Amino acid sequence: VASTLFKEKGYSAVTMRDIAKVMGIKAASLYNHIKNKEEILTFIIISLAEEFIDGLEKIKRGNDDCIYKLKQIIILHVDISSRNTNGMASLNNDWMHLKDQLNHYLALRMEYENSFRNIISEGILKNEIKNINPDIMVFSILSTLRSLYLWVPKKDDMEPTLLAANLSEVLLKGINK
Amino acid sequence: VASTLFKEKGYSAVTMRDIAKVMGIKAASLYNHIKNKEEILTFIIISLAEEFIDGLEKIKRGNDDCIYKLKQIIILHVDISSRNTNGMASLNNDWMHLKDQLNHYLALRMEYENSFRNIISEGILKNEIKNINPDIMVFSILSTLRSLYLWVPKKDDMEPTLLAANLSEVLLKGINK
DNA sequence: AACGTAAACTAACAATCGTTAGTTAAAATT
DNA sequence: AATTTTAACTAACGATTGTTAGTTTACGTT
Repeated sequence: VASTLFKEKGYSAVTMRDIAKVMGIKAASLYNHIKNKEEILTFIIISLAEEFIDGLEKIKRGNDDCIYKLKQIIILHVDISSRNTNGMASLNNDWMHLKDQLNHYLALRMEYENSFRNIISEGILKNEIKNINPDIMVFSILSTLRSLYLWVPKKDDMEPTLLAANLSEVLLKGINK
Repeated sequence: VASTLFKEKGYSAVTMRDIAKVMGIKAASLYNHIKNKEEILTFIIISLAEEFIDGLEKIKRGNDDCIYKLKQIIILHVDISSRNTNGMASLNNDWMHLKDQLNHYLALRMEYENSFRNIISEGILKNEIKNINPDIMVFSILSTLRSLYLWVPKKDDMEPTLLAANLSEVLLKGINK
């Protein structure tokens, strides 16, 4: 319930009373289950961040070429985003309201982006990928993948497998005929 | 000042006292200049949204091929985002907190996305663009362009012209060699 | 020099915020 | 059947929220 409301209005605009009302209980009752509001946000964000880290770790270990690794990353994002459209909103937009775990989150994010960039850079060295500033390619692809949570719910008739395939085509080979 | 803080913490988490403190005045003094908090957000968002609409309108009127129009759209986003990195955060993340002008904003956004999709669809018909679901291409490109506000400040040494050129290459022709 | 206005100030308001304390009813365990 | 635990409740707290009222200060215009 919390992640649904966080997606609609953002963490700061959602009150404990809002969450409780949707659940059909009083706000005070929430504290039988959680320590405080921040704990809800922390759980949503950190568990998703770790899911991404774990997924990327497996992809890195594989002995595949870089283009194939990127395709697997795209599948990873489509998969996690499809199963967590609400939580992904907090991961993208509300991480700055973390307190205890803010540094942990920032470390995970930096680790993820560095691994992503390394795959691109390796692809350039191996002549699989164009020799353009890797930061631009990381930014471009990751921006699209990070926005999936907004888009997947509007296309829930589209199979995740097909979406990932189409996205791979567009992101890796472009739209120009 | 407001848009800077809105970018850092989001509209809801920024108080009138926060804004006033950075300005070196008291919160009550703000009301000599503005009607209320919402008016600040409305101004930031609507003026930016209209700048995008106007820019796209000019591009549509041109008698160019679709690929060239898309390149102009990329330049438009790089330009506006570079000059308004703070305001773009509100446009992307805080529009749901509009009240009076919420419907106006939603209408502008739908108009923009429809025009964007029409350019893509026309490109498919003219055989300039691959025959893939246009929604996916619109989503993919627009997601990257909408995230520029996060990325441009980190690369303020990079010239907007060069950034737009590199982005065009990546978004239109892909990264695969 | 007198006046009018723009823009700051202090003080306070009603509403709402996250959260705690203490209590009660139901459910699970002994 | 007795007891412990889980999870709801009411009531309230201190802090903070956006905003208003009334006042003071500085400055440009007459």
